[in-house]
Amino acid sequence: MTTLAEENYLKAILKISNYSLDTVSTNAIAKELKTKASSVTEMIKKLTDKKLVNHQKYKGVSLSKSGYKTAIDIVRKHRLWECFLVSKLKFDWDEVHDVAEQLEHIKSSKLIDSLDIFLGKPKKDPHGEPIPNINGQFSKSNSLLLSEFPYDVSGEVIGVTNDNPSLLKYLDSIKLTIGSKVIINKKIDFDNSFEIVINNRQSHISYEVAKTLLIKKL
Amino acid sequence: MTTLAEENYLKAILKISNYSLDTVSTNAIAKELKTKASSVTEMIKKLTDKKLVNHQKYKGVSLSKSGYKTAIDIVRKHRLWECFLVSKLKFDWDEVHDVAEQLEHIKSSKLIDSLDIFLGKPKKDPHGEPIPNINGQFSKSNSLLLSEFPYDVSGEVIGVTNDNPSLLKYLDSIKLTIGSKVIINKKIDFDNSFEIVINNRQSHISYEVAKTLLIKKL
DNA sequence: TATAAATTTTAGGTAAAACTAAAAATAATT
DNA sequence: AATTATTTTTAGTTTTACCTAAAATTTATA
Repeated sequence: MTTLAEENYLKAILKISNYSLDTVSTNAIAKELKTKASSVTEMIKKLTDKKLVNHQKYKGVSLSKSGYKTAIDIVRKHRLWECFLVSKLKFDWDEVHDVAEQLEHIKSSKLIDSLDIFLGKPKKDPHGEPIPNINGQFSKSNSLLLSEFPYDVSGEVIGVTNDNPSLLKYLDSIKLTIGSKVIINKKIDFDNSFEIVINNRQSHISYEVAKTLLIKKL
Repeated sequence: MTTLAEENYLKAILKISNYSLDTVSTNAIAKELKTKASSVTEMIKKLTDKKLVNHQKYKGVSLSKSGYKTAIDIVRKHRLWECFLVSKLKFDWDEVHDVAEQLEHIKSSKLIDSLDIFLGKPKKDPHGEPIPNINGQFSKSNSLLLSEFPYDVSGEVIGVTNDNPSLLKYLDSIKLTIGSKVIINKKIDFDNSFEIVINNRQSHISYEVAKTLLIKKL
């Protein structure tokens, strides 16, 4: 049985590895979970003991087969609950994340499979992300909102989900346009804004703006 | 903000006090939560610091006004989720408890109030228990299933929810009939059965039987 | 390639929530 | 009322998941 903390680590590794079995660094996990590298090292030990990840000292971690399945199941739960909140409880699509973050840890396969059927086995969540099926299979998405993008991963702007002229003029002025290369360095908790690198130049954008940008991992 | 452990203590106190502000004993809480009296004492300290309970050394605890509201809100969540599981996800009424036990700790007032509306503001859960409304008000129930009854509390049998003749013959044989006085001493985890006192005589019944009996608190 | 910089790990500590064992207070019984 | 029994609290440990500071390793740079 996995603990809440363990599940959050598995989820972070899955996200940073771009939903693969690729190796990720201790530091990247620490940044993603807003914790310290030393804490990550300790948790990695526990996950290694449970055979959920593979790890060689100083060389980074990768998900094992069972760690991958566990992480995908959490993503499945997260996205199905988001669907429920939007389609049944009339939440706006930008209000669902924090609640789904809690609901994704509820342990009951009967619950999630019944919910899946109740919702009509949706293929995408309210943000357009694919929902893994009961066997963990899903169509790879090639885009994420910048506001949901992992830390320290190179991405390319592939779209803007809002055509407000003042927004587009602003994006132009900071050279954040289709094809730009972006990396998130840091999130400022106070206002949810982001420190980012746009084509190798340090910059800063608000949460509202980050939410409108579709990014493809490079 | 209350932790999961704190919420479970508040819920236990509410249950033992029969949904009142009455004082309950450290030992009763320990038994209800299957923990040790010393653990209870420590947690009571934390709850006292947070002004969720009132406590005088060696004299028992009672819920404060805010502790009572917090506990009632958890009951509201528990019962609404049970309704959801049965009416929307087609769970049987005896499959819902463990999942609702997890869901009741999800923190989002928007979530629970939307769920309430989605379900049509039900007044009773699948077991017939009243559901507190958004202000914490509810019609007092005067019965509980013996299987849900708190430990070490005197109750009186007021009904049997199953008229299987072999069951009724059996109940007669162990003198467990309408009007009998019962107290639960212990639950045996292995088979969920109960050690109980029937009219001051020690006895033992299975979970299946305990589930059929409606008990009124004395 | 030697040195500096960055990353990762180890070592030692803290807080929450449980535990056991023993002490203190209250309740029950002779 | 004195003794015994029960209940409750205190004191000292354990586990999980975090922390800081320092050591070890790897990567980058001069």
